[in-house]
Amino acid sequence: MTTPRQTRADRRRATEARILDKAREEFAAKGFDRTTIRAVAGAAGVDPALVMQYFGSKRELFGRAVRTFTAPAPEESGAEAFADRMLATLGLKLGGLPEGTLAVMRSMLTDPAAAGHVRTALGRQITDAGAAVPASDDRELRAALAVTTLLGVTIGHQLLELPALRGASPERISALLRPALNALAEPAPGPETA
Amino acid sequence: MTTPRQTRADRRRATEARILDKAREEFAAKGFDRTTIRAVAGAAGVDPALVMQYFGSKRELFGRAVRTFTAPAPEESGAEAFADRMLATLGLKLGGLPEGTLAVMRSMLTDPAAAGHVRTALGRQITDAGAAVPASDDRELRAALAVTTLLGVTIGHQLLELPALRGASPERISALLRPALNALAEPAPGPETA
DNA sequence: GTCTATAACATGATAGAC
DNA sequence: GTCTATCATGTTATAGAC
Repeated sequence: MTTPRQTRADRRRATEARILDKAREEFAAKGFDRTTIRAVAGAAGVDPALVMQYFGSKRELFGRAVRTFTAPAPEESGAEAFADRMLATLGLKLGGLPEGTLAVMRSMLTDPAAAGHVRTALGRQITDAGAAVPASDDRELRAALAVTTLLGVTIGHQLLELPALRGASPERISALLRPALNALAEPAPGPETA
Repeated sequence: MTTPRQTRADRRRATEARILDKAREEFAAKGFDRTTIRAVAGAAGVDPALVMQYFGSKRELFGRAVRTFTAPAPEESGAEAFADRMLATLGLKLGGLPEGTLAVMRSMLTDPAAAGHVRTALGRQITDAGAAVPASDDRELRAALAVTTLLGVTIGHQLLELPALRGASPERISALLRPALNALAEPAPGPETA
């Protein structure tokens, strides 16, 4: 009675996790504005007031729900080629993109907070990618173009669902993109410098 | 008295144009959801009810406001190189993008109607670009990747305002992007086929 | 601790006075 | 023709019953 099995604040964490899960889905599908606390609560099978009780505000819920937005690239091999490094992340981008990432991406054009998240996340990706660009003083710009290229393809595929992209396998897309990314990374079109 | 100078239904068209102009700005800046009839009316200096009187609904206003969304590429020269063709449109994309286009782009991830507009517009761009890709059976896919590449760069520059891109001139961006687009267009990496 | 009821507010849209 | 006043709805957030 003083210390029951596991049903003290442990069950709370279970429902909290369920709410966060459904919120992530909803935010990913409809964006921040069109997602309602009511809908999230309904999907999670709880009362709307409970969601507020747990998270305080809709924005806080959003922030908590998209904190899957971390550590997508724990790469160690710094000697890898630039394009491979980029395309390694694209593979999982075209397949199962984390729902938290989807949620932030869908809201990034209309919600300033989401835009900020994406801006810093892409900034980090750009500096990481820039480290793999050979030399030159515009390595950051090259990296930024490579990252935004992948961003555009991901948006077209995942959010816009362009038929021309949906019909292609990730492998083919990667294969076609590799030379383009290499062209972005190579300052001089030397014939053989590998 | 029966036929005054020009102030019959001609002044109406003037205010209507002013409303459309302010609506376009507002939609471009905040997207469909966060744009209110009241704000548009306030910016145009008219009563909110008048906006409804003229356009019937918010969505109708949106549709009318973004009908600048036409004919961006009246190119005749079909013999032009693929990359040049693409980059010609990028020049004005990075500089002054039409506000109607901005409005649709900003809403495309959260508003299904806007997404539909963009999907068809990009589809048209893809088929147009595909006609300039040399041969191969995956020309449409290549064209789609080129178009989404430019889409990503445009989003990163114009909507997300990534520092790494804002600091670069359109000319440098174009120069760096050209080899990448060429790599997308060329099925075989032949040394000299021009 | 959980939920019912409701407050407080903003929105798109409508009806009717001027 | 133009605008004031209002409706109906949907939202986040709060207070209080169980």
